[in-house]
Amino acid sequence: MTSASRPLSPTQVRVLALLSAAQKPLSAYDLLGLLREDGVNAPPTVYRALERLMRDGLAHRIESLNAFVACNKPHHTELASFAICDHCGVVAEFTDQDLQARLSAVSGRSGFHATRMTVEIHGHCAKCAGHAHGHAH
Amino acid sequence: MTSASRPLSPTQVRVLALLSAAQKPLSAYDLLGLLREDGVNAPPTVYRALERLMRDGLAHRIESLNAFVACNKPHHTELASFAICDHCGVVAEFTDQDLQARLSAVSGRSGFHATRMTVEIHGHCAKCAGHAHGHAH
DNA sequence: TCATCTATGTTATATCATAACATTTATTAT
DNA sequence: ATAATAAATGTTATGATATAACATAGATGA
Repeated sequence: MTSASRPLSPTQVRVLALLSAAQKPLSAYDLLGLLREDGVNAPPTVYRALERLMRDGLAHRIESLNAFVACNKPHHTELASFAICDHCGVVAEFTDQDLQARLSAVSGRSGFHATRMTVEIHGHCAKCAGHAHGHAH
Repeated sequence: MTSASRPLSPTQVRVLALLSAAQKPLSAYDLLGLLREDGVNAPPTVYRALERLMRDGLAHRIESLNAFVACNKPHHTELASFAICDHCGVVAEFTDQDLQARLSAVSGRSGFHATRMTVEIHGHCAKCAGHAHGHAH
C-alpha cells in the first residue's frame, strides 16, 4: 500500500486555516504577518508550509499574483483553473474535465509531455461586472 | 482612424532582439545584464521596454517563470499559450482557437467576464522526454 | 539505540519589481 | 520655428518575493 503521509503540523494547519478563511489569495508575507502571533518569524517557515500544502493538493499557487489560495476541492486530481476578479480580488477555482485533456492533446502534438498546468483567467466577476476597470479595494 | 503608434525605440528594439535570439525565456535582470554594454544600468528601463513590447503584442511574460519571451506570432489576437520544458528550458508558444472560447465559456457560466488569460504547461519537450526529472542545464 | 525523515529555527542573501522625480527626445499643433 | 505634449529614459531608493545554508528538535521505524 502507499504509505500514509504524516499528518499536517500545527503550522501547516494554521496556514491552511488562514488561507481558507481569507476571501482572497494571500501572499507568503501576508501569511507571515498573520503567523507572527504564533511565533513564526521568518519566510522559510511559511514557504515550507505552503510547499507541503501544495504537495498534498490542499493549496494552490496563483502564479500571476504570486499568492496562494486554499483548494476548494481537496484531493481531486484534475487540473485546477482559476478565475480572478481584478476588481474585488476574489478567486474562483473551477475544473473543466475536457480542458486538461485538450491542453495535453494540443501541447502533445509536438511530442511534449505535460506534468503541470497553470490556467489563470483575469477579468471581472459577476458582482463587479459594470466596473470596467478598477482594482481591488 | 486609429492613430498609428510610435516606432519602437532603440532600447525596445534591442530588448526584442535579445528575446528573439534567446532560446529560453529571459528574466528582466538577464536582459539588464545584456544591456549594460548599451549603457542601460537600471531595472526600470528594462521593465518599461518590456511593458511596451507586451502592450504591442511583441513579447509575453511567462508568469510561472517571472521571465519573458518574444512572441512567435506578432499581432495575433488569440490567446497565447505556452509549453515550457522543465528540463532544457525551451518554451513553445502555441495557439488553439477553441481554447480561449472554451475558457471564456466555462469561466463565464458564473457571470465572469474574462479580459486576460494565462495558460502555461510545464513538462518535457520531445527532445527531453525520457529524462523524467532534471532541471535545465 | 541508531538512523532517518520531516519540520522548524535562524541568518543572510538572492531575485524580482516599482515609486518618485528629473531629464531628454520626438511629435504635433500653432 | 516654437511651444505644448507625449513617450522614453536616467537615477536613486526601496519594496516585495523567494531561497541558500546550516543548526536543532521531534517522530518514526529498523
